[in-house]
Amino acid sequence: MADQHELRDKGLRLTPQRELVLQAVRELGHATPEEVAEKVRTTHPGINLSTVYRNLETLENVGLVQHTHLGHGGATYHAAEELTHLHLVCGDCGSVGDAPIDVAANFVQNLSDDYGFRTDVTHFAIYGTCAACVK
Amino acid sequence: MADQHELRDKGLRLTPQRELVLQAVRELGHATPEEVAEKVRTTHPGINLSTVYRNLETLENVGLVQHTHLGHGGATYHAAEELTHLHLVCGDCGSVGDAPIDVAANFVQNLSDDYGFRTDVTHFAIYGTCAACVK
DNA sequence: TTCTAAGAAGCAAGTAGTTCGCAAGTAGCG
DNA sequence: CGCTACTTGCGAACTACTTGCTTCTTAGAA
Repeated sequence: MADQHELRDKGLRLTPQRELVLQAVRELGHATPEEVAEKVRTTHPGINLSTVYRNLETLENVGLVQHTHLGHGGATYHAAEELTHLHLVCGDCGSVGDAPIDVAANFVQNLSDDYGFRTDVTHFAIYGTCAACVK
Repeated sequence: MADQHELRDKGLRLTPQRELVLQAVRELGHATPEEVAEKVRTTHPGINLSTVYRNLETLENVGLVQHTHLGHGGATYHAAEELTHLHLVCGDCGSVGDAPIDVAANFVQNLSDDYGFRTDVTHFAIYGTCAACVK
């Protein structure tokens, strides 16, 4: 796996913790820092929570992961390459659905045309009521 | 002012604190619980933070105020009657701009048509880069 | 007007999530 | 191999809320 190059190329040191954090984010799809820590502990029990936080921040700075706000307090992290969908959070049942970015394309365009605002639709969840709960 | 009726009509008791919290939210436009508390303290110094939180929650339950997530941790409260715009948060400069709900109309329609998802666009901020920072 | 029960306020302690400071450890360059 | 800067671990500090409990107040009834 090219993780070594990936991290080194970004000017980061290659530490087991850092590799494991990145790997955990990729395997989990989306996860809170604590979920990442838990995952990492399966292979590296001693890892500290603050190490996880610091690495998530570092990895975010170099663009390998990104975080999204799903509400309920905690941020959720994703591998950058998976950030091709937005999140539909249901206020009733709390489920998180996905939708391709395309559905927001003309919304983004509107904001750009009318306000010069360049939107990152994936950063915040879209809140509402899911199909199941609407019934 | 008809605050008395407003609150009583919803089945709520009319307490000075409650009135002041509602008034503060209205005057501030959008504000965090702490900003509300600060505002209320200008006329009612002894008010407790937990009272503010409980009242915001109560007022939200009866539909007089609503909260929005602008990121950075804290929720922001609005008077319900002002919730006709969405929030454009700039990740660079941190400014919060407004845009009428209309710009999201067809986005909301898309989600409804394709996913049966009923969207509340005002609940989460829209994240991106504002016109000034794009330059 | 006075009584009283449900509700609300105040206070203090508790919790979750995240950050910080510092000493010890280690990757990577020469 | 050895040095230096970057990292880690760990505990304490912080921020943003939440909860439990006691006291006080509102609003309807007597």
